[in-house]
This record gives sequence, structure tokens and C-alpha cells, in this order.
Amino acid sequence: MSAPKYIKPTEGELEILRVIWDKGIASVREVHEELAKTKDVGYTTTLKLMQIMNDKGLVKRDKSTRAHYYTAAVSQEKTQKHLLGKMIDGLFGGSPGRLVIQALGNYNASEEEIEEIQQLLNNLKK
Amino acid sequence: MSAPKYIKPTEGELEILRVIWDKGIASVREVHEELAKTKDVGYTTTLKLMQIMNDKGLVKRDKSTRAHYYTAAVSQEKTQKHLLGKMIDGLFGGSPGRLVIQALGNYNASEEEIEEIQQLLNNLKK
DNA sequence: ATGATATTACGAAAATGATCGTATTTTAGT
DNA sequence: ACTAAAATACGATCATTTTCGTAATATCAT
Repeated sequence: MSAPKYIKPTEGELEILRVIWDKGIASVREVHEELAKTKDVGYTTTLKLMQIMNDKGLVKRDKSTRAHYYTAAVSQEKTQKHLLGKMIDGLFGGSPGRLVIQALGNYNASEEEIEEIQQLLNNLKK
Repeated sequence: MSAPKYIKPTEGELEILRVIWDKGIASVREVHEELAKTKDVGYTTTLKLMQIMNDKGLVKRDKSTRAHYYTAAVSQEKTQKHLLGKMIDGLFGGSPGRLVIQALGNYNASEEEIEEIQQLLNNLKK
């Protein structure tokens, strides 16, 4: 059996995935409107990118209506895990702890999340 | 005063920065030998990349000897912080806690690091 | 059915990054 | 001073990603 190899989304593809993860399902127009809020880009550019993502297997599309509807073919969690691992290896010398310390030191986690992390750590120690 | 704008290293540049951060100071040859351990790449490719990095301001070089010596012009910590921030915003909906939980859940931190993180969390709660 | 409008399809250009071959320069040893 | 060796400089090519113009297609309203 061949390993389902991981497809690394490009920067632009990640922006689109974010919108789709958030909405669950979205048309090109919907994604584009969302992107257009923060960056200056043409509609067909978004369209093309989403078509490429479909070819790559990053998203799936439903062509049954005039405006095609896209859903994510890769989960947000898997993607997070992959990119985190890459970052740990590439920037933090393979030490997840260093990354965590940097993150907590520089960015403010909420009270609830801190509690949750403490729970998690207690479990890990056992 | 103009903001000292952040220069995002490319993938290849980051590999080189890693070596320089580790060694503190290094010649092209030294960096290249290090890279060659894990990837197949020509000497002049490494050279060219380091020259570009110098133009961009990612590294500084001392040209006083035949073999130029390079040092990092950007700190590892600042770079870690920037890329972490980008990842938190881009992939974790702006929540550092979520990133931390993902990291700890998927990758094993050492006993010592876990202790350190617990300390840090206790301080943060106060 | 027809026209207006919105959408997708396609191809190609522009931008960026990585690669390396060759020329030039520098230096150490003789 | 000359030569060999090693380094830098430079330009060109290739690959990938992003961009968008134009053509083809589908749909809705009338």
C-alpha cells in the first residue's frame, strides 16, 4: 500500500484553506470576497488557485451547480500537525518544548487555555 | 524613524541561518559542508544564496579575508517569534493556546521541558 | 428562445526562488 | 613574480507560484 503522501499547501493555498475550514463549504465567490477583505487580488486568480488545489487534492468540489462548491480534502488538524512538526525541526532544533515556551512567552494564552495546557501536562507526566 | 521591516527568510535561507546561528560565524565553505550532509547541492548555490542573504540584510559578512565570514543579522529568537506569530494567526485562529496544545499533544517534550513549561504557566497565571 | 450576467476553463505572462556553470579575483607557497 | 588552488562574482536557466486576460459555458429572467 502506498503512503498517502502529504501535500504541502503553498502560502496562497493556505489562505484559501483557512476560509474553507472556517465556512465548511464555499463557492469561489465566497472565498474570493473573504480574501478581498485583506488583499488586493483578482477573482480569476482565486478561481485558478482553487482549481489547482482541486487538482492537487487539497480540496474537493461539487460541480453539480453553476457555481461550484468546494470543501477541504485535508483536515485543519493534520495540516497544523505537519507544519508544526516542520517548524519544530527547522527552527527549534527538534524540541517541541522550546517552541511551546517561545509561544507562551511571547503570546498571551487565555485563562481557560492555560488550565487546559496544565491538565495536559499533568497527564503527559504520568 | 522608519520601522525596521521584517525580512522573511525563504526555506533555503532558513537552512543557512540555522547553520550560522549554530556556529555563530561561518564561511561559505563551512555552511556548505554542513548543508551537504543532508542534501545534494552545489557549492556555488550555497554561495549565491548567502550573497543574496547579505543583500537582503539577513546576514552580515566580513570581507577582510579571502574567505568571507558570515554572521547572522537577524536573531534566532526574533525569527522564531515572527514565524510563530504568523503561524498562530494563520493556522490557529490567533490562539497561541491552541498551537501549544497541538504541539504538546503530537510531539514529545522532555521531562525537563515539561517542568519548565509548568513553571512558566504558574507565573503567567499570577 | 434570447440576451444579460455570472461562472468556469484555459493559457500565458510575471514574480520569486533555487540551481549551477564559467569567469574573475585573491592568496599562499615556491 | 608565477602558478596552483580556492574563493567570490555574475549571469543564465529552471522550477514553482501567483497573477490575470480572454474565451467558453451555464443560468436566470423575460
